[in-house]
Amino acid sequence: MLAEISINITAKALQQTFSYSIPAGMKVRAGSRVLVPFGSRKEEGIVLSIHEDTEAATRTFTLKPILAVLSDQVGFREEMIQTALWISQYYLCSLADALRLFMIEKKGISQRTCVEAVPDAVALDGAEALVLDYVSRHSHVEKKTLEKHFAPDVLAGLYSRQVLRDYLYQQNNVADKLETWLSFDHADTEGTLKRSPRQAELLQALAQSEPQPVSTWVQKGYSHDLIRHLCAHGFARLTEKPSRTVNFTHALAADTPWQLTEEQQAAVETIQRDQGGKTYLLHGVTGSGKTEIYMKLTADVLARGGQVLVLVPEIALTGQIVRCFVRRFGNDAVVMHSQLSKGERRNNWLRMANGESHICIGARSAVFTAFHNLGLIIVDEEHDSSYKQDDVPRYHTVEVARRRAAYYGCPVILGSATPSVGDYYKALQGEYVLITLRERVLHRPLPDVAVVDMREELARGNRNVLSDAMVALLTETLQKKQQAIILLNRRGFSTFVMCRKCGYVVKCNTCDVAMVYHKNQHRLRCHYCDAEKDVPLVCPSCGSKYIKFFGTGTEKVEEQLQLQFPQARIARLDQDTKARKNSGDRIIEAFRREEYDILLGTQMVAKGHDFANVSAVGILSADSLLNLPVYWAGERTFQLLTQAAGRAGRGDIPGKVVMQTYAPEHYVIQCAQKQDYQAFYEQEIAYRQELLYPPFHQLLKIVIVDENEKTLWETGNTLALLLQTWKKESASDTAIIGPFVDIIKKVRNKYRIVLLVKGKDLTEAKAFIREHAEFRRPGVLLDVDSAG
DNA sequence: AGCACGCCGACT
DNA sequence: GTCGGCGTGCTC
Repeated sequence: MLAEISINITAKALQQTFSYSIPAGMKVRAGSRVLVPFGSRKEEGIVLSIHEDTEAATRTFTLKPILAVLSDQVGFREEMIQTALWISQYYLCSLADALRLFMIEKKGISQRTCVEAVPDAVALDGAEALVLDYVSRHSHVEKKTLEKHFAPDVLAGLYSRQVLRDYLYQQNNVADKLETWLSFDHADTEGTLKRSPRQAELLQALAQSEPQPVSTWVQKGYSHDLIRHLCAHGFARLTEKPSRTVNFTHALAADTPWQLTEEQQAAVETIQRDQGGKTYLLHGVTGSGKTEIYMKLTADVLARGGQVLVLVPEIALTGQIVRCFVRRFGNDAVVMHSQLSKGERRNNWLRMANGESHICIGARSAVFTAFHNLGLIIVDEEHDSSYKQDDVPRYHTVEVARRRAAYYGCPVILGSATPSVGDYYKALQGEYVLITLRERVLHRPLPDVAVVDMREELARGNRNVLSDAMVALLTETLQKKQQAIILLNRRGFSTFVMCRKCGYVVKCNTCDVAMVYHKNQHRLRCHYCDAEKDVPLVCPSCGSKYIKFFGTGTEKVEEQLQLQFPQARIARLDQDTKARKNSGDRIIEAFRREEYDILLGTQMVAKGHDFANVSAVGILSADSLLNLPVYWAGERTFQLLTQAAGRAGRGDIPGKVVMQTYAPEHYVIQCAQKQDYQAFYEQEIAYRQELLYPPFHQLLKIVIVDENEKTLWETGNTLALLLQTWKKESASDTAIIGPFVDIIKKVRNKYRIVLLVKGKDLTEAKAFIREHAEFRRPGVLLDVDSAG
């Protein structure tokens, strides 16, 4: 039998699988992670399938055997291999890249240069003897560690006399963790242990209990030596077993399920009747109780012994939904978050793979967990942009989830107050089942949203970032001892530095973007490559001293607020404070405990959190995203505004929102003001249809990056020509647009151009791209279903 | 991706 | 002579 193997190396050029023979007696199955000889080296391979050798007669190469199986516990199920194959086809990435998504370690082996002593090595002096002693007492001594411990001249002497030599060691990163168990064999009928009372006592205890790991007996005070003696007599036996996993998640104080409303009950029943695994789009305004529906259905699946995957946006991992699930199902759930160590992640992965835990909660990457018996996938806030991975492979979590659910025949629930336009369209077309929740729990009213036209504000002479209405709302909120959230989509203090005399704008040295002034460190920073610069005192271009700060970021607003409301306690949450204070959780939690009055920040303040005492939300620049030259600008803005407004009035107090904008007549702003998804959707879908944007046409974005502007355009034109020729020959109605300069011309010293492929069905275009090596050149990035 | 192989220029 | 620059092509 032969094994068809994908080599786990991230080479774009290597789009091929390899056959290996399976040595007799080696336990290899489809999905195994194995060590194979590959050219002159050894690499990790993933067994895709096992098949008869039918081509022995015509083979032009000699088969090599698999060297070893790296792990019995960690590997791939058939379903995972099929999903990885689909990902590599659909998203135009290498199979190895797709397979790696399912791995916690990414590489099953790491190569390291180690040192060994030749047999019968002789040391010339004491220093050499120390080295040889060290090498003989440790296994696989790395060359680097040896160089750290010993003098270079001593080592050089040993090398030159060929007493020490290098070898390449493949360290197994996925080796099965084993544990030694102690079990009873037979009783001491002849009184051998008369003079060993402790051994007799242990044997007695063993006879009366189920087998247990040695470690538990050691904890009870029996030494390793004692246990070894008992086994030496043959009364007990030691056996190696795979290590047990532990559950890190513990249920908090139990809570009782809510009584479902009629509407919620109907939604639950619709999904309970699912046959064959459909996708359900659960559209419910904020506060309509989607979480209760998730939990009811989860409880159903658990009762049947199935598993549930709950996906939440990155930012919401410490949020309300996760807390609700842990409170109700804690000891049966694992939470996959970014703070976990590799070991904890592996532990949780194994618990799901073996069916020891039944709920997995996590962000985007949790969609690649192994399952035992998957019964339901829930994707909360399904519209969230963090579900689309923005580096290779650029998969979309919802698509992967649907793919995996299809193998298990289980339903997928996509929940959102502001569904993505594409998904809502699919629901209306009947591809998904649409379930709408119209009521808010306890009939809490939607917040009252006021739109402020900043042009009028300016005409009245208010040049402040905060409109009069915003100041009034904040004053009122602070007076009532309630809390406010303020959203501004720009961090830093000023967004650019410009010379008033000649118009020169300070740009990053390696990127084509204006640098942002950060007042805290009094430095200019590039938000694309994090480069820093001093603030120039005079204009670097014309020497004038009229070089000033323009634009407003969160830092400046923080300062303004503090000036205007000196008594208010203000917290700022953006990427800068998030990194500095060891993740934003602490800020969020402090705000929840009402240690702050105002929470000011970028879009991360708008998502997922539920604060009972927040009655006011201020949106400082509602149209900042709207002007981006991308088809989804309107959708993203509507979602952000609606989500932000939804933060107001979650408790018993009614919410008030002030939205500042320069485009109050824009349909996105108007619909967001009325919290009217339906009206927004109708306008947005009409616009998409007219301009043939998704979901009517698919979009494939090819980004080309190169340090050299000339070769960059050469590559771009070559690829465009290839596609144009293909289009002509295949008579496809696919549009090839570009190449044109990217929104940002240069990032980290690399110029960027874009080539767009747009068409009703890109299956054939993608097949063409897959077959041509030109599209696999370094610097060519393929983004399928691009969100940019 | 790595690594061997190979074909040219510089130099103990 | 031969050491080493990196272009090319192969890996079951």
